[in-house]
Amino acid sequence: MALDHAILVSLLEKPGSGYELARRFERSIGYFWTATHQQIYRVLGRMESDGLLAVRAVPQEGRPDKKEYSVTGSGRTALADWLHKPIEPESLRHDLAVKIRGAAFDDPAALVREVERHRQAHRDRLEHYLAGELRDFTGPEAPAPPDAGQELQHVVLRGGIAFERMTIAWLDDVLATLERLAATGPAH
Amino acid sequence: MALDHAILVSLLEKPGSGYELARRFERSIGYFWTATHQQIYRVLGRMESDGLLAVRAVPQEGRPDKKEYSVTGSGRTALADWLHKPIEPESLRHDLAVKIRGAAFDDPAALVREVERHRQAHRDRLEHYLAGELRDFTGPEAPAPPDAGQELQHVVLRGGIAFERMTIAWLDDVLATLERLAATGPAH
DNA sequence: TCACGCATGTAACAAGTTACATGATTAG
DNA sequence: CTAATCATGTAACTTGTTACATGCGTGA
Repeated sequence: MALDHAILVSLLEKPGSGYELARRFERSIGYFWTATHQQIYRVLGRMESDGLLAVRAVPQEGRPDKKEYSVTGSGRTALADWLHKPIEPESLRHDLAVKIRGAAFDDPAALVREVERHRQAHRDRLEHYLAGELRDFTGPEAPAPPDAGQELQHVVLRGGIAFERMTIAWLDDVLATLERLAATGPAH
Repeated sequence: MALDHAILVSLLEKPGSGYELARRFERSIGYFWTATHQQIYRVLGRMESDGLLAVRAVPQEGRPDKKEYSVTGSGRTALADWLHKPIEPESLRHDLAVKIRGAAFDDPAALVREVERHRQAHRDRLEHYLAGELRDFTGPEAPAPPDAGQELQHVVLRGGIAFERMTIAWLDDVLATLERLAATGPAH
């Protein structure tokens, strides 16, 4: 359901092809929603046949044509309808937490490397977000004054940054806990 | 995939029926994984026919029998295999963030109530988690000293608490941003 | 009597993942 | 020549959601 709306928002921000959308879902929009190109093409096709999107073939030099999608009036209405309808607050869904609780029935120490790997991945993502924030919002190249769209994109990015910082701190807590368990009560 | 493993962990912590599992997925396990009873019954059936779980009919007074599931040796092995295999770090998937970016194409002020509602839901969840922490881990009723399983459950709960606190702080940031936009540049 | 909690499920559908498949251009 | 990037898709499968369906006991 929300993939449709994420696509509408992204195409309102800037029209583009399925391929371009897939790449946006690896960065900006991907801060809070992920989707693969297979999923995107499928949904684009459906939304176009439902009249929410319009397509335009854009010829390119030396490259295959791309289909540039843009939002129709009816697409804009569909987005507005959704925006005015309340949604359920999110819950976490965290595989690693399942592993951590599962470690009680295995060797907790064996999980240290996995947790460290995740910590590093979140560190990398944080760096990436901070670089994007500097580039687009807080650096000298950033547009001043920002418009409403940019303010809103920025506050969403700050959410991503806060999430990564929180996760890194929590993983430090997890590592400390695992080390404490290894020191005081080694598994069988 | 991970629902299977979450069920294995939960049944290792304590055997139980599909109904009981569904309720655990609304509390403890639900801190980091959600599932409805329909999903759980379907997966329990599959796991049992795969030999990962064993069933035992438990007659009850005045109530329909319940099927108590427990983990078999082969289920334990399946869990251990998964624990030793690396998994991908999670990404956020946040509908509300889609709405916030979408507000640029609608009225940002109209989103204030929705964000406040989410903030309240996260406040409630935080209170609930903190009460659980006091009851099970830090209060006078808590077992001392805790065993490895309890330490691990506690660190996962601390993750849930950190997530809720971070989310509440971020939603405050979102509200401040929305109010700033309403004050300085009202949407047409 | 009516709602709620306990207890179990089926069916239909929507969403997400993984594997397969093609074909051009460009940079090394 | 090889790998990467651009560009688009199909097919099969697994997960997750929503709606429907049943039936007993207990407390208001």
